[in-house]
Amino acid sequence: MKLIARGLRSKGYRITPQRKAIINLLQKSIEHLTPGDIYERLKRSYPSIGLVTVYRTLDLLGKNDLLCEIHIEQGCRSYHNKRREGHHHHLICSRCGKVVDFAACDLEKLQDKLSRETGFIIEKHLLEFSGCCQKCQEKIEHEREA
Amino acid sequence: MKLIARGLRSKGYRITPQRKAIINLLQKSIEHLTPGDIYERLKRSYPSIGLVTVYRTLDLLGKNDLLCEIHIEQGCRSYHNKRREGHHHHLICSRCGKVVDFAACDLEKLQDKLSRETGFIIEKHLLEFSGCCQKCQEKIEHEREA
DNA sequence: ATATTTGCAAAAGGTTTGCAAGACG
DNA sequence: CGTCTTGCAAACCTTTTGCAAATAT
Repeated sequence: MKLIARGLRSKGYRITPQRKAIINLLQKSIEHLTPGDIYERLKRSYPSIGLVTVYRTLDLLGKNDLLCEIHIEQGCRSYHNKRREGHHHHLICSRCGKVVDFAACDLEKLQDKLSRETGFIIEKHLLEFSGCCQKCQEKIEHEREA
Repeated sequence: MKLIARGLRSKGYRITPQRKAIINLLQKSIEHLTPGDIYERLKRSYPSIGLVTVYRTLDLLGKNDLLCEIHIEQGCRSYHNKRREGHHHHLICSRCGKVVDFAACDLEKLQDKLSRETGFIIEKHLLEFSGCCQKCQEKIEHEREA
């Protein structure tokens, strides 16, 4: 709390009761929370808080690297042709959206270690690389020259 | 195309021009496409197609493991308190949402290999494990006994 | 004192559902 | 033919925006 508040203040943002409440809730939550979750929970003890404030606070904290974003399945809908059977992952160009498949991921050791240390039964993993593909690199180069 | 159509037919689903068009578009696309993208592109050559059909077809293909889902940043909003500075990842319980941080990811070798083979400049990666945490395993055990 | 922040209302997106008409097999 | 599938319209849910009032510093 102190740390995050300091982080905000140092960048000229104000510490409001709403922001404190949101930060406190995130601090004490074991689970990840959507904006709607946060709003619902805070309303119990803070009925006047607005959902819009929750959205704006999360954006602010996120942009200032003061919280973690979790990728949940719902809501991330983009699709690609399946070109390969079995286990594989994707490398995606963040500029043009090009998708390259790759199979090797070799996360078994890490997965076993995590499972042992946490007691989780691990069912799946999400692994994606993103960056800039060769064509887009060339385009950027040409744009710079022009 | 043939393969996917066969996959659908074998499960008793019908091959319609709309489904063909969606599958064809995905087949020839290098980039990943959202439902909206697909709708926009198909409308040019197939003005009567409906966005609802696109959604339903993608659901159908997805449930039958006939395409790949790509995780994009927008739309996956769930948040968690930042408990650790620097590079780390998350292990998430798909039942209760509990989040555990871990630091080791050791993907540099894989990343270098991919970069070399594809010409991509890789800027970041997304790695998440999910499964069932210890408490939820116990709950499931108790539910079974009851 | 004043620039930031809040909450409301409304707009804007994206996704889902009910239903009658149409089409695949 | 019968059943599955489509497209429309409307409902739904989530997220964003404009603006006046409230508030942190």
